[in-house]
This record gives sequence, C-alpha cells and structure tokens, in this order.
Amino acid sequence: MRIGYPCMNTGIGCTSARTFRLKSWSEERFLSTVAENLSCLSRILAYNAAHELLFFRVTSDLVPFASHPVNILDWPGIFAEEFAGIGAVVRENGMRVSMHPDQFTLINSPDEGVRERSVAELAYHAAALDAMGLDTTAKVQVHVGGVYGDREAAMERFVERYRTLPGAVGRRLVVENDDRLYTVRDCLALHRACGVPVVFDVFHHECNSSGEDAAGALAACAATWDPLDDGPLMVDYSSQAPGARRGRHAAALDPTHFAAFLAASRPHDFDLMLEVKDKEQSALRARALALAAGDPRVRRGRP
DNA sequence: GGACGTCAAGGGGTA
DNA sequence: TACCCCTTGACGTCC
Repeated sequence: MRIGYPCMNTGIGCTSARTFRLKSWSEERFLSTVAENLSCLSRILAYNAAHELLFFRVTSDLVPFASHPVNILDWPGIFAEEFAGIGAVVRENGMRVSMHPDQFTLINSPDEGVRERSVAELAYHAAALDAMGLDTTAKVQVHVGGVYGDREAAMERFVERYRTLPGAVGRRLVVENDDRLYTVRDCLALHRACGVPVVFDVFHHECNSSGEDAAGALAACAATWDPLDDGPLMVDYSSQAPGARRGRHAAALDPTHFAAFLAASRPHDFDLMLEVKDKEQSALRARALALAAGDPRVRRGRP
C-alpha cells in the first residue's frame, strides 16, 4: 500500500497549479508558467520521497490550456528534459502518480463537441504521463459522466467510446464511482462490458451505493485491475465533514473512521489517496496510523 | 496588501 | 426557462 494525496502540498511554499486567464495568454506567459509548475512538482516529489509518501495525484493545471485550441506549442518536446527528470524520480523511489481531469471531461456526452474536447483533454493527461516515461500503472481517472435522462444509453455510450479512444488514452483510463450518479455496481458493469478498471472511492460509496458493504465493493473493484498492466487497485479515501451538507469532504482525517476502513479493507492491497483538505498532513497522519496499527501492507520508500 | 468576483470547459436539481 | 449548486485554487481587479 502506497499512501498519498492529491495535487498540492500545503507546506513547501510553491504550487504546481499556477495558471492565468485566457485573455492573458502569451507564449512567454505559458512557457514560464509551465516551467514553474514543473519545478514545483519536482520539489513536491522530493518532499514525498523524503516522507515515504509514495502515491501522488498530479494536478490537471500542470500545463494550463494544454488542450485548448489557443495552445499550438509542442510542450512535451519543449519540456522533455523536465518531464523525464520527474518520471525518473517517480521510478527510482518506487512511487506511483495518477491524474484526474475535472468535471468537464465527459466521454459519454451526447454532444459531439463536448466529446471531442473531452478526448483532447484526456490526450493531454496521457501525454504528460507519457512524457514522464511512466508505464501504464500511472492512470488517468474519470467519472462515468452524465445520465442525460437515460442511464442505460449513457452507459452504452461510455463503453462504445472507451473502445474507440486513442491507444495512449485507453491504456491509462480508469473509471471511478461518484457521489450522485454512478455507483460501484454501475462501474463494474462498465468493466464487464469494456474492461475498464474501476477505482474505488470510499466516501462516494458511502454517499451513493446500491447497498453493498464497502469491503465487498473494494474487493470487486480490485478484481478489475490487471496486476501487471494496471498495477494495484487505486482507492480514494475521505470522510463526511461533520455538520456539513452530505457529500462534503472532511477538512481533516477522522482517525476512527480511517482505522475502521483499514481494518475492513484487509487483506486487499491497493494504493491509497487521501482526499482530505489538509493534503500531505492527512497523508502523513494516515501513514503513521497504519504503521502504528501494525498494518503490514504499508510500503516503505527505497533507501 | 487585503477582499472578493471571476475563471475554457458540463450537468443536475429546483423553482 | 432561469438560476443555483457542485469543487476549488488561483488570478486579477478594485479599493
């Protein structure tokens, strides 16, 4: 089990998600922003290596406007050395990285324009991981998409379009249960239809499920990953913010909830993403809790 | 230098 | 049909 956190480190004083307004677009602005973002990503990974946080979600803002028509620059070529250096750090430390395009990426949309922009966005994510020289265990994770008034048809569109994705995208794409529309059961049906691996989101399952217990759902998701091509199951973990609207992520790790999850998830191995607002702090806490509980699954860094 | 409205992009829910 | 919500950090303007 590699433990990690998404996108940002709250303590090291830089962000790899710098961006700018479209109307401020210029080649210079773009190049300097990407250079800064890649430099910060290197710093974050160095921190993670030092703290044995071996799983990390790279921000989608790493390359701003990467799939926008305004951007015709060959950014993978221009920054080839920087990307390769980042990939080397990931491999040398036995780390895993993933990416998670945002809510506008919808491959099952009935709108052809939305679909085309979504595929272009996915191609950007895959190209970033390719530029790092990472194998296909570095995944790009999406939700199923909209329902559009006909769930069955929307799921069929997902399957059909998954099958026709460019190879560079298809080999990295994985699908995650969400908190409102598509449950683990839905995602498993997609897996049976087209082979897409299923990410298990613990909190979304608590908000939106067909009643299966979490341990069983996790086991079913784990079986959708090819250990060699896909690597271990990826799990997103968070819990309900106390007193807030149902579905809101907690601001800090709930140790009791987390301990119960760890116990229930045995003996399955997986990589664990702490989707908690305080980022690396919760990941560090989670790791310490798992080690203190004598959990043999926790992976150590390379010396 | 702080406050706050806004930002490429979609879809669902409610009134 | 119109409007609000999601989820969210960072930008950029205003004071």
